[in-house]
Amino acid sequence: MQSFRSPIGLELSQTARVVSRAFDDALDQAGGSLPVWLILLNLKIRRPGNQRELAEAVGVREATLTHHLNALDARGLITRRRDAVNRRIHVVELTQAGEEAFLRMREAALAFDRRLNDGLTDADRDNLTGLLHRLAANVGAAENDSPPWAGLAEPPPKPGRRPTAAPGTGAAE
Amino acid sequence: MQSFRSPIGLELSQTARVVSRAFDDALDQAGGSLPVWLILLNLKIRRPGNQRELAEAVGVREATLTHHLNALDARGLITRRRDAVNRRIHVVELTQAGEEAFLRMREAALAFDRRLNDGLTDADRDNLTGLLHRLAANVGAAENDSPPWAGLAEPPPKPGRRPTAAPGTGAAE
DNA sequence: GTCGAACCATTTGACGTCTAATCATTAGAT
DNA sequence: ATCTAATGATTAGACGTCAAATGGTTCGAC
Repeated sequence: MQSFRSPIGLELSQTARVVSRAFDDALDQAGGSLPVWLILLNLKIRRPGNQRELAEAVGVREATLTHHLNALDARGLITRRRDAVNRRIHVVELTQAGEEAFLRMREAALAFDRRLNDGLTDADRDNLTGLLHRLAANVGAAENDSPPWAGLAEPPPKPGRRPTAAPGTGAAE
Repeated sequence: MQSFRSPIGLELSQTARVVSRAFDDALDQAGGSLPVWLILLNLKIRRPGNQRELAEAVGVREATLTHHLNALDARGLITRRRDAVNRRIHVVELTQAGEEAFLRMREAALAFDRRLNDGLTDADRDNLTGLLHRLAANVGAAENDSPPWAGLAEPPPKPGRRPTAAPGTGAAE
């Protein structure tokens, strides 16, 4: 029962910026950032058929994705080659260095997610998610129906993947 | 009770982006954007002593504020002049055109806030605000203690201000 | 076969944001 | 008085993002 409320959109914006900046700081130690982490993650767990799918999964436009892929290519973390059967498609793949960078970033992302969730119950999370979805729906957003956040967990050294965990940790922009 | 949860930081980020874009679209019709609206709003209701205060209230750095002030100056919505007693300070003031732009943007912002809050109770809003603050606290954010969102309401033609309402409508970045 | 439409990716040009460096002014110390 | 430090604002350079235009490639109709 607070008499004066800040506009909820502003609260959302400010919180998202603060959390996003903290996430970028955390990933910076591992040589990454939010979009870079999401690119590597999506290359690893799903197998995007083309860059359009990858861009959508990451949440950026194709032009922006190309930008990041150029940088990742220059750093030697990915390779791009034309698909033999459909030469319009650029097949993006992680290099060995890319795999290693992915593992480092996963550590940082998981640690951040634990920190962010400190003191929150499952009910709190469901509650928050529900409210956020209602806001998105109120401004006419199409629900992103693809939740590929499964099948990836802690084991960094061996690629033995266990079924359940919370891997893709993200932050706001 | 959903078995697979997207990381809460990612949910926050995506919702904030969607809502923010919708807000910018809404304000674009009135010739504005989120930072421009916040600048005019803060010039109108508080009386920032210097640009540092104004930048902090808007949520951008001083350099970014200068950027926007240049644009607003070029559009004839504000004026800047040196304070006579402390010539380091640029006194920023709304022109007549600036006042009119402020009123147009306020209409758009209030309409957006109504749309965003559709179907939400006061309890929902308090609930959401509380959860957002907990997330911000978990990543070590300093609570922004200045809530100047009061004393500004619907009456666009006459400056007779009523005590209670929700004026400053914001969105995410 | 050829040609137009659709598709995939990149390039171009713009904007908003940030950090770091710079310029001007004021305050404080001596 | 002068000098140094602090303060207020701007500029310079960089990055991430987007929309629109461009270059190749494939598909389908004819």
